[in-house]
Amino acid sequence: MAKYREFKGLNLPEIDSEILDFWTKDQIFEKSVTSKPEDKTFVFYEGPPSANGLPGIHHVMSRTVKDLFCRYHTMKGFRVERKGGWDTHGLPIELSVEKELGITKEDIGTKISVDEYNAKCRETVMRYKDLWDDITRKMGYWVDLDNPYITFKNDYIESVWWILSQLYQKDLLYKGYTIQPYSPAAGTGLSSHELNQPGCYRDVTDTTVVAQFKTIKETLPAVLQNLGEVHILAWTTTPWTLPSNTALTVGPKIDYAVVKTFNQYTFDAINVVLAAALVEKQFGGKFKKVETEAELSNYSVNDKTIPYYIVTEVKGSELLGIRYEQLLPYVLPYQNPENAFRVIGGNFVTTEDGTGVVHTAPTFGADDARAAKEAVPEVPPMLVLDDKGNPVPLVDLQGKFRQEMAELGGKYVKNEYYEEGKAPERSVDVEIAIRLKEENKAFKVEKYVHNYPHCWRTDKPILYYPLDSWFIKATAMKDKMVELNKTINWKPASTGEKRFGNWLENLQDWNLSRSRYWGIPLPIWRNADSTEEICIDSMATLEAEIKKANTKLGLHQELPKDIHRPYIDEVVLVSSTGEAMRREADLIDVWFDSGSMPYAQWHYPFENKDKIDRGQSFPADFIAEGVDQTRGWFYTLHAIASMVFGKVAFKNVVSNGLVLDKNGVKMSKRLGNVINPFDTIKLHGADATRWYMIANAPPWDNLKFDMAGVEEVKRKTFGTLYNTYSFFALYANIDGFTFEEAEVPLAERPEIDRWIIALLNDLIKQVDADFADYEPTNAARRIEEFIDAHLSNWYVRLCRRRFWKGDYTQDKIAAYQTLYTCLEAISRMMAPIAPFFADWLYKNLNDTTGKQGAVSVHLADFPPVDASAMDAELLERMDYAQRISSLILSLRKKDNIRVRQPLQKILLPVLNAGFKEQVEAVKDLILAEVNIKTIEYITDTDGVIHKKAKPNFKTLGKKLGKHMKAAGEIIAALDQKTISAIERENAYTLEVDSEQYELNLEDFEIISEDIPGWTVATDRGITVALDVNITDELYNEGIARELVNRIQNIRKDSDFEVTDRIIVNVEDHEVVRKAISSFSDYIRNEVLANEIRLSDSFDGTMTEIVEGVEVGLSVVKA
RNA sequence: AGUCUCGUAGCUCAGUUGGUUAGAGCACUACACUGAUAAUGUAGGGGUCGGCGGUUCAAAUCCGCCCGAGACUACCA
Repeated sequence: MAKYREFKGLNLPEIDSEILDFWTKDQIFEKSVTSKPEDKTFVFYEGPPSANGLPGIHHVMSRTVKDLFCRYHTMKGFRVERKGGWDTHGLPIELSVEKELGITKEDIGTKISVDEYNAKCRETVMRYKDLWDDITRKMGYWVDLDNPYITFKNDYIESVWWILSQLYQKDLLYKGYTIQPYSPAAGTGLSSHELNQPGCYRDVTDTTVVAQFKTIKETLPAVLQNLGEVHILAWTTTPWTLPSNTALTVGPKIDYAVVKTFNQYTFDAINVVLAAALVEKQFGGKFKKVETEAELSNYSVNDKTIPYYIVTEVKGSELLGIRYEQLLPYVLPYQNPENAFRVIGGNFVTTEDGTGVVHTAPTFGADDARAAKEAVPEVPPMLVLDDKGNPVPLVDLQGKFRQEMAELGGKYVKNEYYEEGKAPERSVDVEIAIRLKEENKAFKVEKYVHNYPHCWRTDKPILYYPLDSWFIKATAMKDKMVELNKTINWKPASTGEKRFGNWLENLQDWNLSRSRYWGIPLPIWRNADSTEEICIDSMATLEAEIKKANTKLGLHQELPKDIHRPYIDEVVLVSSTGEAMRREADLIDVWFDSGSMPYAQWHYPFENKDKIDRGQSFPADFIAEGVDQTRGWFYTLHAIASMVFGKVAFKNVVSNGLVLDKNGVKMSKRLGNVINPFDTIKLHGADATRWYMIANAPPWDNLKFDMAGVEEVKRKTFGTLYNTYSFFALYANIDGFTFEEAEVPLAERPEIDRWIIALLNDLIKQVDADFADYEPTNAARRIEEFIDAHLSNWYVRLCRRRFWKGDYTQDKIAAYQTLYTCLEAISRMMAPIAPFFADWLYKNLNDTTGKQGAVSVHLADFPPVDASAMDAELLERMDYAQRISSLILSLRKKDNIRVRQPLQKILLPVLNAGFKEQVEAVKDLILAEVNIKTIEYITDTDGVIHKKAKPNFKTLGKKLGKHMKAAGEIIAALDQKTISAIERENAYTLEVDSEQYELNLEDFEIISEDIPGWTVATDRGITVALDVNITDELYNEGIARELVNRIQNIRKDSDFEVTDRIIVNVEDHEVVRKAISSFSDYIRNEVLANEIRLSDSFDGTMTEIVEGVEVGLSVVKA
């Protein structure tokens, strides 16, 4: 006969490896996909990790989230393909290669060739693939590791090119300037990643200037017309950018003051405009405020203080459109100079420091460039044409002023850029400051300490500099993206609505260019003067273009085998006029790689067209990654899908939080607080780790990872469930229960069976809804609660004797069936979160009974809800039973009466109709659980209940408003008669503060907290009183129970089989003699004794029965 | 600096559309229970619900400001 497996103890890691072998051998993962219908798919995208770094515990977190919803939907009958993937390009890989080889970017092309460098990157990028594959298997993450997409493969790149070409054709790709951090000393742009290296931001002392911009009178608003010359003040920490000034930006809502005073360098009378809030700050030191304009005329040049007078105030919005004379008129912008030198608005302007007016040089400031661009008409940046006719800023790539700058031409804009000892005494900042002072254009010149970024390689200050870049015109598609985002189900919702929504609202064009080596090359070729360009959309097109160029230019080029740099750079194409076209040297942003994965993973549109066009694999039903991907992968997926296909890329997205250490500190190697996922899983098992992560906090909250929590999960949830199974297996094996019998109809099973089955179905329904709603934490917590509080500590505890007592009757079969059903349903419900243990439990049950067709829980269906088994009243009365029992135990404790001592009765006040019937139905359970003989119900007609009325704040609050407080006191003081009357008539007239209110029963909560003369206990409307009188008979029965307990302990200690019959020898004693004579049958029955012998002679160990009574007791096998 | 998230017992977390005395588990103490138990029950200690102000009869809950932790974006005159 088939037996259930029995174990010595719970060993989760052992279960992991056993089940892992089973999955591999029987190809369970493959079957879980292929056994589902092809036309019912649940589409999942794997966000590709980089195998260049080691897997950490946070990867276990995000992958648990991914895995569990995929498993859940598999069990709901969907086909869930999970193609793995690897992110292989990008700066971190380049940096790690450079570190390893001990080189810098400057060495590329000299010490090492580009192809050697790229070969090294390609080699490095998969360095930890084996470790990743290992953790993937060990944590139970089901993903196809055999056919992953890899972003450096030609096929993948070809798809990316195709997507880019689609954007190109939609006119969403353009080349333009952007202001980027740039290191003139190193001759390279810097990424924000590089800028965030420690030590890059340093305090430096710079010469700062508050410059006076002279306005053109005709353009001033009326209030400023009759003052004479008016200057606007603007502050800068980089005076070298002043020649490039083309606008002044004010805050439209900011108040500006017009101040009459004298220039401290030229002593000229001036009118200046600055933010009202900053007047005192700017007019500190030698300035002194005066209250009348007349006082100004007293000023003479030799005075120690300079008077100033506030003439009036205007809003920033009134200043818009004012024109001013160019401050340092070396050159004019080559484009639309008539639109330069005017006041524009910007919401980034603050009154924290400076003058509340921002000197705007669009060529050297990102904010400046944006404000200038958004102004209508657009403010031109200060660009001039070089000798080739290309627009360039006034500072060249070495960081020197161009020759157009006359006396400043050829000088570095920062003294730090000169070679050691070559720097001039006066920096250009100082030279400019002096000139402005002389020309009545400087209001104030000061040294100022501020934080400024430095290049991490050259240690010199960086410039913000306009660099050529390719952009995707994402702003053109903003509305579409916003609209589509509203259809996406974000978990948590706030990430989608707020964080992602705000990001879309403030969308900038996507800067695609990266001046690097290891990445997807931009597939755009241009002729020398950029009048013609081509965007390649496939290998076939490239090959055709190569052939065309070969013919026209007489070359012998071939399609490169590897389309990375440097090979792709060597390809020369030909323009319509027969000119050579060369590739734009940039690579594309790696984020574009990963955002293209829905299509590129299938080599779309060159293969697998249906996957996208017919929606078999697009859009995704579900994706999940860390919340840090909001502006990363989530955005790039969304942007590309919106722009190229006009669709969302994903319908549901879970963004999980970070995994911190147990103190809430970010894990880092430096702090040594990193949790090693391999060690954790090896020690505690994958399931305990997964369960802990899911149950402890919702995935989107940060998780403070505490190993003690994993241990608790192991002990409490898995330990309890294991014990419940062990208990089942032990007795089912004895009785030979293999679920061969027909199911006992629910109606014929006892109350408690119907209860646990009703509760189980309730649980299934809720857990199913939780999973469907992407709320795994609720699901896990419900399952835990069921296993521990209900199944183990109520059902099994109360039913124990049904399993080991008596013959193999229908009641016993019902008990086995009920427990089996619960265990099996739990295994299926928990399978998404705890895939190993669930399968182990499922197989232990199903391999013996063969009830289910599926050999693995992961091939089985999620348990269906049996609506006919659900019963709200039943759940309510069992809740009563649990609470009443708990109250009785509490009363026993108060009087120090052991549970083994039977008591006669409890009193239970009946307050509402139906309560008595409900309790009657579970009466036997209560009485057995707390060892009481009877329940006596009392009603208020008995006159022993003391009722109390409490206000129902919810209903009364609305009616009474501010009289609530007074009413509460009145209601609490209502007497018995009045309360009875309210109950009888369902009406009461309350008079409070001389106002009358008609109330009904609903407005009160009537409870009975007291039964005069009895000790009572109360819990949420239920009150219990306990009769603590112990009669002789009750006493004897108590002794009998004590004897049973001692004998059972001896059996257990002697390692008797649970079925062994015994003979008991008890030393004679008055107390035990009485008990045995009255309860002999009971005792023998309980302990499986053929005989109980009382003898005067001492026999066996001395055993205390009750306090003060000690007798000799021995037990032998019959 | 901006945007967003979080802040409840020593620790991890619940806390419904605002409603009476803010809960659970872990840990600690005592007692009890156990023929499944690394389990469980009962009782106890432990809270200015981050702070201040506001709305309201009533605020952990709604609003404003501030403090702290974290993430992302940016780094600016």
